Amino acid sequence: MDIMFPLNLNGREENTSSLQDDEKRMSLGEVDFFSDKKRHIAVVKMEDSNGEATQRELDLNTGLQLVTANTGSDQSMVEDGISPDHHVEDKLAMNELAQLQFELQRMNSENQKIRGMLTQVNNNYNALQIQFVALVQQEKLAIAERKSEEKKQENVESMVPRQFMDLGPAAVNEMDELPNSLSEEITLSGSPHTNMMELSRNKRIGREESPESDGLAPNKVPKLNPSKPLDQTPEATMRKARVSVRARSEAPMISDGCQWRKYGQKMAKGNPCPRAYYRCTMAVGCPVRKQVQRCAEDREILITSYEGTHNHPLPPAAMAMASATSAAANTLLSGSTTSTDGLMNTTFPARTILPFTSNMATISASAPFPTVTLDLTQPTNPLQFQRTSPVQFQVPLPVLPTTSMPQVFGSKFSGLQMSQDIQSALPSQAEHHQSFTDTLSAATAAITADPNFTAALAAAITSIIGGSHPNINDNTTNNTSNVKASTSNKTKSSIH
DNA sequence: CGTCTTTGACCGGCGC
DNA sequence: GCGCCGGTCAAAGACG
Repeated sequence: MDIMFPLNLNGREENTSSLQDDEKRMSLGEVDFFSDKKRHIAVVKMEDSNGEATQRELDLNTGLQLVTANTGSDQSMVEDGISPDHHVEDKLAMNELAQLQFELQRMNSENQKIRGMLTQVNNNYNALQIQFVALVQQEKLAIAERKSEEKKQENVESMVPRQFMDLGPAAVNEMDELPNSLSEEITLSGSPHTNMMELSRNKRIGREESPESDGLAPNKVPKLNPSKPLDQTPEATMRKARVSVRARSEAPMISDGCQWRKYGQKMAKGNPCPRAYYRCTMAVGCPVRKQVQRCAEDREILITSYEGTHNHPLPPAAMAMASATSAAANTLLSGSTTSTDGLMNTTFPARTILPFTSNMATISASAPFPTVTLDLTQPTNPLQFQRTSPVQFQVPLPVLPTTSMPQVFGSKFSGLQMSQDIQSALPSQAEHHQSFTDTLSAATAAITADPNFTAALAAAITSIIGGSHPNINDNTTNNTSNVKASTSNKTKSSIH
């Protein structure tokens, strides 16, 4: 997949200035240690999404003339110690030395700048790839939706709307009230890599819930109350949906626009790389957590999992990241509407209808809660299919029209605490085609704003059918100031 | 001095 | 009941 991304490495500018410097030095009769113009061409080794290393020659001045061994110029400085005019020579040498040191410093700083730029470019690339995947899939979904509609009409007699996994009648009934009653992993990936969530058989309950976040994150999983009747499917209600992003990154963490504070690190079983735990510190009591871990099989792959609901507006960068789940949302949404045979089926007819999405979506029976994984390390090749793991199954992927998305995120997501950014980005039914990208971002941001979107989407189906209009709540809890996370920590109730 | 990271302790669920 | 494991807490240290 070739994605043109706005690389702004300022390479040309740097190169130009460097050339000018070279000319200056030449005119001053200085020893030119950096005259080799060829070295201004940096060979940037990049790995594309399918893991193949490609080398691209970028005509940019990295300033990384790393050959520090004695060059001819160096020798000229060192070896001509015997000179009739020692003072002049010494002076020249000192000047050159100072010049060298200056150059060295300049290059060091440039080096760091370039590194930062590369990291940023990498992140931008990832974000764009996310959006691209989302856009492409949206189109595919729109096309396939008609076919699935036809199919639905054919089977309408025998179809009984069910949720993603057959949790029993009680669980199905709970879907309206308990949006966490799902227990599978949806993987938007053809990657064979092991998902981080599969490594972490998460059995936690929401004991970290802070008092102020209780009201802000109604989607948070309720704590397991011992007195709670068993017929409320405790294991299902304990589960949280997550959004997981796999991306190749040298950086220890993908910059997603939010501010995070590390609060823990653990060695996870089956992975030599530690798993880091972060919480969002963009607003007081923001319950959103994320886990960052490198893939055990490919350490260049960074797996970032998000969990929880932001109680503050998302910055643009975070919106881009939020787009990661739009495709998954569609997948889940559609799966909830037409899946009739239960998700444990290994194959579904819809897959033949929608090969693209099918290739990207899998269900893991091993995951204790729904996890949407966007794999940016694999090509989004519709013809390529890989199973993610032996325990994962294909998902049916009938779809809803993309036009339904704005409604989806406005009608039944009262608990989403949608930010004003999102709200403003949500178009009306009449103008939702105006800015498809904005809509998509907003919609997906809403999804990631509520990782329990699986059920929320399921609930949204009802609203779509009912044709209700978005009811967007104003977010009065916005607080984008940097807050001390420990404050929110202290407010956490120590519920046991 | 305030903020953030590190890291061992602790908690709770689950499997045996 | 016990041990394992994932996740979180919180004290101590690092850092600017």
